[in-house]
Amino acid sequence: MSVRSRQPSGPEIPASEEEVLPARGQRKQRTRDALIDAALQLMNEGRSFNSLGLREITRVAGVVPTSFYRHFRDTHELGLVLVEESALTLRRMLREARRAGAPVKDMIRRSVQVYSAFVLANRLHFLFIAGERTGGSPVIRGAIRNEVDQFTAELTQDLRHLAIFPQLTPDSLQMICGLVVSTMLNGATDILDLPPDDSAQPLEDNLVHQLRVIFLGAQLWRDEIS
Amino acid sequence: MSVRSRQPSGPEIPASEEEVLPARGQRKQRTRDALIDAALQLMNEGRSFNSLGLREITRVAGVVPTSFYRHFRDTHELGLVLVEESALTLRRMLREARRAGAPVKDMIRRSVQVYSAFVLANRLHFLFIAGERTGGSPVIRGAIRNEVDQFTAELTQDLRHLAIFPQLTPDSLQMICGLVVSTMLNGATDILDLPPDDSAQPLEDNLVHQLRVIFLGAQLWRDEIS
DNA sequence: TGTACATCAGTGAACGCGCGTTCACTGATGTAC
DNA sequence: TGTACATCAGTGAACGCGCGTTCACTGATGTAC
Repeated sequence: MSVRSRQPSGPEIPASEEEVLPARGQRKQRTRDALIDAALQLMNEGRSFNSLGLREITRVAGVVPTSFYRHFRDTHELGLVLVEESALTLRRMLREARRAGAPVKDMIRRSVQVYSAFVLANRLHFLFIAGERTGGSPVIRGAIRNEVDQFTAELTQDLRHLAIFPQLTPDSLQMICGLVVSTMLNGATDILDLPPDDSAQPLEDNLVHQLRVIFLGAQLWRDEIS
Repeated sequence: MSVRSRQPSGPEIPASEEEVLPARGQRKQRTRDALIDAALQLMNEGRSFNSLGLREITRVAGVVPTSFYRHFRDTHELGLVLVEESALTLRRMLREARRAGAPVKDMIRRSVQVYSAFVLANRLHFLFIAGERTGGSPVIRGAIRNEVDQFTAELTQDLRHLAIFPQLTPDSLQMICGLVVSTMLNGATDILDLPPDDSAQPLEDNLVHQLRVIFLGAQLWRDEIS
């Protein structure tokens, strides 16, 4: 379930994915995961990453404060790891969407449904990205921006290969994908802010409509009018 | 220059706007302003509001920590005042845009230019809104969301009266205005993140293009396809 | 107008607390022979 | 296989520090008479 069950590159023949690390390494990894999860957990309670304390994180993780330093130089470094990890989730989403293929008919609605489910299933990572994308410390914000830009570039490539907007120049397609991505991230924020028992349906509908407007506009776009 | 030079409602005949308050009230107001400015100033250095300390704010404001309590119950309350104040700036922008009239030709480009200048001239308020809109504490985030929703509703009214999209239902127009507003707030974040000497021109161009795509799509939008 | 009193914005000392970080340690796990 | 040593994740005490908040105060400003 966690992206963190992956093993570091090494010369061993990977066995059951739990046996790959020596016992000590395994337990270290588990503590490290506990620290990362503790930070995400605290953010899930409405806190911003910036405001988390080292002692607070270790307390939730169930280890002694000094133990933190065996894994990260400081909380800032943990933040950058969270960026990487969340970016992996983004890329995973794109990969799955790619695998699902492109039934052009009703593509937007299907994509939004998949997206909404993905956001909810990976709540903590999206909470982190959506929350720190604008509010976090400059360095973390910059790191997130890089990842989102990369994500946008990948989406642009995908859309180019699908040839849905054959008349668009690469630059225009990129501009439009930027609009799509920021609209979807905005939608993620809204979905995550929902009270637990509310249906996401109205928000999904709204997101579908907004994306349809964008795609309608993109079909009409001609670069000479820019 | 500051929105805070306004006076409280009272029975007095307003004089030069500085004479309205008795001397003591004037000085209290000035300290209050200094506290608010100190918080904004600290955020301008890359901090998120959440992470600001009471003592830190009073230090920058040049008063003793305990003085803070003469003006706000806690930093949280100051945050809500900042929301109000920033919302006033948003409304002021809309009012000025309205006053400037609507030369339909090249309306988007002109609006973006005005907007960009407004963002830079009110850097601190936009920094606050853009940064805390997603990253802040739940209460402040909710307050900002309310103000932005209200702003969107006003923009919707304006666009309805301009009758640019006569075929759109009120709901559809609102949906599109939501898209426009979130795109513009995203643009504000980008503009504010620019290194001091960079030109905002490329970002303005990008924003113009994105809004054109949206408006193109809005012109094609028919509600039966929703 | 002058005087005596009330108001209250800002002061400064003091408090208890949790913070991040250091350090020497322990003891289970890993390695060499 | 067995033994002796090395590694190192996690521990626990200790530190100095800045935090938010309380309290009694001061002295300029405002008000009543």
